[in-house]
Amino acid sequence: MSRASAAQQAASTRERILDAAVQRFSRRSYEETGLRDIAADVGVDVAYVHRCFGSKEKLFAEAVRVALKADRSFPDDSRELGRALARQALARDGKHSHGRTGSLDIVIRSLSSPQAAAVLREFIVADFITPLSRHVDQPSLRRASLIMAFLAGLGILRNVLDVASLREAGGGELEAMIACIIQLIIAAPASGRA
Amino acid sequence: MSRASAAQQAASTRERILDAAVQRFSRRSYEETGLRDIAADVGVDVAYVHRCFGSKEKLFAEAVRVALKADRSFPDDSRELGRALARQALARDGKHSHGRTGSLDIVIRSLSSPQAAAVLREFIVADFITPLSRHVDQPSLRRASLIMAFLAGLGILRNVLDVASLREAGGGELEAMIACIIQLIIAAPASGRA
DNA sequence: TCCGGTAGTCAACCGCCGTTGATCACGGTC
DNA sequence: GACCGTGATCAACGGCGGTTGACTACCGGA
Repeated sequence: MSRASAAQQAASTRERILDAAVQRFSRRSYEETGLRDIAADVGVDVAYVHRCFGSKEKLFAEAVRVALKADRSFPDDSRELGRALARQALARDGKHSHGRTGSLDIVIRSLSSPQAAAVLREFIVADFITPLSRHVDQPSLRRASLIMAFLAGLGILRNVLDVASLREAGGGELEAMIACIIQLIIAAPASGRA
Repeated sequence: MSRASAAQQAASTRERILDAAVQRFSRRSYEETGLRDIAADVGVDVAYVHRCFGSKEKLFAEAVRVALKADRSFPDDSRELGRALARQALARDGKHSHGRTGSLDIVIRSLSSPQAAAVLREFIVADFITPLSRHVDQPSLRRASLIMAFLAGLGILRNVLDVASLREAGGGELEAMIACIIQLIIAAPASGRA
């Protein structure tokens, strides 16, 4: 194996491990997910997984980063923000059983672990709340955090608890309502006076 | 020890174990919480905890039931709903270190377990969303679910992820803002048009 | 043909945790 | 005082899971 192709091979395997990790961590909690499971998915020994990423925690951190890399573009016009975020939040229903999981699933599944929580906080604040805060009127971390809270709760009630009344019945009514609420949060008076 | 007082003693110990379990499960996930920890809190042997409740899983189930027993009352005037819910949502800061945890914490911590998720959905829908839906204008399960989603997400970002910008800085500004947003959700047009 | 480096494996370690069965301590009963 | 039911303990088992270090297989280069 040439030097180049060896490195290429290693990179490829590493990526496949990372993919498997994202899938696993998205469906089960941090503690429930074993390195042996991930290794088995790829057809590799456990030790190699560990060797590649240093520790389970580091693998998890990287998996979170990868999983959340996809969708994070906010429209320039803040009046469109609600609709864009609502669409992102609901965009995972069709292929729920056999396809990729939603990018927020991994966040939701791994809330339980304090180590995971720390990683998640850093990431959510740095890569979601902060950028988002620059797209709302009256730029405010708190306002962005409240929007994030709404989206996170939505994801949990829908994807984890599977609450019936939050299933989209078709016609986009739910999406429209969510979009509307986000716009309301964006515009809510900072003083709290309604 | 008389038969009666022996039984009384056993019941008391059992209750203390249950209390400790609620506290533990509220702060850490199901997997992270060890029977040994709970036993140590009460000053009892691990084996006795197991003996009392049959298994860790059964203890957890009972702990969830106990933790969620706290009765929830909503104000009659729907204009006060936002403020009341906001107060409940934030009402656990002062005694964060040594006091009781919020009743929803155990819900949040145990989201990862699929068995727990089913129990939780039943409870949340029956004991929170449905009653709440009767207190909003234009009674609607969906609207109540969206409020619940906001509160759940808020709990997670605050209590689990500990996002700084959602910490109350004093003066009740956060509470006021949350109350305001809930009122906005209550009044948000069903069509989604803003 | 031998060397060296690197992808990937193997086997074992170690600590944690739920679970189990034997056992103790003690107070009421006869 | 002997017996016994019961609250509570003790020590150990068995398995799981992350981690570790030695080892193999393979390939390009000298």
